[in-house]
Amino acid sequence: MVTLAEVAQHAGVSASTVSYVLSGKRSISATTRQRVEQSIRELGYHPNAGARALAGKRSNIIALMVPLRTDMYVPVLMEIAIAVATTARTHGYDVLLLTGEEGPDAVRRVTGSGLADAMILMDVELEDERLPLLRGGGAPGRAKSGPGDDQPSVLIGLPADTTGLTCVDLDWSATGALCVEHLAGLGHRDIAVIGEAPAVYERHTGFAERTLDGLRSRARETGVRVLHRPCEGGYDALALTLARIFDERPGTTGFVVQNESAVEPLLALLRQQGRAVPEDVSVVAICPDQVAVQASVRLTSVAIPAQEMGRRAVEHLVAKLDGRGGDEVVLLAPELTVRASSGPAPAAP
Amino acid sequence: MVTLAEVAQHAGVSASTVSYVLSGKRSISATTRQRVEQSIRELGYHPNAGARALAGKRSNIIALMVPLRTDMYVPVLMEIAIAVATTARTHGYDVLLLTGEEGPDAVRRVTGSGLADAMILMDVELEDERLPLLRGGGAPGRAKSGPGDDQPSVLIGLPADTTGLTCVDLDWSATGALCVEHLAGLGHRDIAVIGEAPAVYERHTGFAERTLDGLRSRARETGVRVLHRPCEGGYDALALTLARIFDERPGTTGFVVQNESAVEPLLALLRQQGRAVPEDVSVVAICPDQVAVQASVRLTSVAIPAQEMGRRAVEHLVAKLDGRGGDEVVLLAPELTVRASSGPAPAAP
DNA sequence: TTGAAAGCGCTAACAA
DNA sequence: TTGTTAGCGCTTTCAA
Repeated sequence: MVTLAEVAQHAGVSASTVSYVLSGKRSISATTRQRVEQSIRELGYHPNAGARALAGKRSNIIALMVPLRTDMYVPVLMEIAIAVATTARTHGYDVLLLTGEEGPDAVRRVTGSGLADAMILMDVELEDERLPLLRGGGAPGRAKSGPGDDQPSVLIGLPADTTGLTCVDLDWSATGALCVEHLAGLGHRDIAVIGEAPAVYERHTGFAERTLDGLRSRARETGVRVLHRPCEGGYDALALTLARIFDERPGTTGFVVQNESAVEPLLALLRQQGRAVPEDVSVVAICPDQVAVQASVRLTSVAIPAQEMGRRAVEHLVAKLDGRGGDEVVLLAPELTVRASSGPAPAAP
Repeated sequence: MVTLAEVAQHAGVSASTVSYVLSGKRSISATTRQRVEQSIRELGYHPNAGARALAGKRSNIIALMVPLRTDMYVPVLMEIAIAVATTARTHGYDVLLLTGEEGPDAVRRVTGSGLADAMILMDVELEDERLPLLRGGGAPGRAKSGPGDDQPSVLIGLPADTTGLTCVDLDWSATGALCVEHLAGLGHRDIAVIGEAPAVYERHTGFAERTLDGLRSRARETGVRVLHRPCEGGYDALALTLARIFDERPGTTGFVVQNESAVEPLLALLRQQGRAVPEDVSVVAICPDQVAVQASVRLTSVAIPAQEMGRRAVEHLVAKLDGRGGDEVVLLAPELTVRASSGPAPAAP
């Protein structure tokens, strides 16, 4: 293994000079810098991560906690994770992958050991046990144990109380509103919402409820009726749900789907029932663009900006670590893309 | 931050005693051990990762390289990654998430900096540029730079030349054979294989070709005809592929699908054409169980054992790090589960 | 613009 | 069974 001392000797300078060439924390004459860089290349030197962390008090590692079982669609999780990893690298950080399994202990372990300088949590629940450990000094009624004791962190998703936390998420409420707006604008008056599995709502995962809120309040404003039905994925579950919807509201002409595994079954069943999309019914999905594009009917959809979420999370975290920027809730504006699954409401019979 | 020295003082012992209590590398009297453990708990001590890595020459971190763009189905990747992370934790290791983006440089960086003790590579290509850096001493024509210089590693997937490498993978060839065997056993004589996108084959990613080999050789043995067609995912592409298949081999009664995004389109199109599954045609999929179960027809399938692959990879790596076990190719035996999509071939007209 | 030297917190000889 | 101590490789004062 090549050490800094060896590089220094090879270049005929002191160790500190090599260190400063690497960190850029003091000015170095062009000639020494070149000699040092030359030696680094020749010897194939890589600074030792442990020694760096020990002496520099920063590991240059960001911990990313991904949930084991989740309400999110797996490809979205993966895309976020990858965006986190690549963005982190552009800022000189590596990413440590933690699973939700360890729970709050993982937070303590990572914080206490200095393994990571900061952490990103995905799929936070409304009342998450890990949050007390992460809240900044702003939270009332909590004594800070000391400066530097709390781990800078960013959540992807919104808990119930965001005091003293930084969060990045899609603006789900605006997303819901946008879907209704689109359908209402096309003249639809009876809209059905096919949602996530009931368990998702019961667990009070924020995004599902927020979407619904947005959906309903815009529905009120536009004078549209909304019928919401949670739904497990798959054909059988959807067949039942769909039957109940048309039973209760035969005049339904618009669908909003927020459940990737219900998308294809919905299209298939509508087809089977002889309801043409978008002539008879319109469908708007809340899903990654890839799903919208690959469906049997190209779907009008609001995209889930996975990459953007990962990127923004890292950027906020890096800003915190650099002493810039503090707690903040970042809501990404939803964007609706019109494709082939939505059109004017059919004239009333 | 609590240090080992503080714990030692609090417990009234020396630093080394605390260290040995933690590592268990020498015998400690029950009473001192208890006092130390008590102090550790009271003070909330966590050993500093950097210092440990520096002094102990091991970071207790395993690097996991996941591909950016991949031929694998994303949920499978994710499942493997999570299995790697959880298994690693049970062995006292954390996982560093690297993306394929950096390529061989990431290997050098991690090796050189001592950031990780070992690495796991997913989705290796047949001729992968990272492999030369990972091959053990066994490879002829390559001088080892020195002992301990090569990173212990495990690949998930098989490259063309496995000399000096440890690999874990599903036995794709046996998987292909198993599919044919099942269909042949049911009396099918004309089988079509709907494969991955052409790009996958062109890139010579091992698994696709191996599956085909297994498929074909067993077909020869059982006197079955096999027609292979690569296929992009989605409805349009599949519609074309399917038309060409029935055009060329009107008597086709069995399908093997190795492409998650072709599964549902295939079922929909067959239905649309009035071909009943499994009465008129049988379908066997190579996909995760979840996909097989959630499809509109519960699919007879060979599972992709994602968790098992992740777990085994870590276990082999840990064995290597502990000086046990060397290079080895581990092929997991495929298992076929019969569900509702396969049945006896229809009597010839 | 550069060098010398004191740690960072831990592990592992070496001693007792 | 326990303590003492010399580093591990780097960062960062302090001095020149």
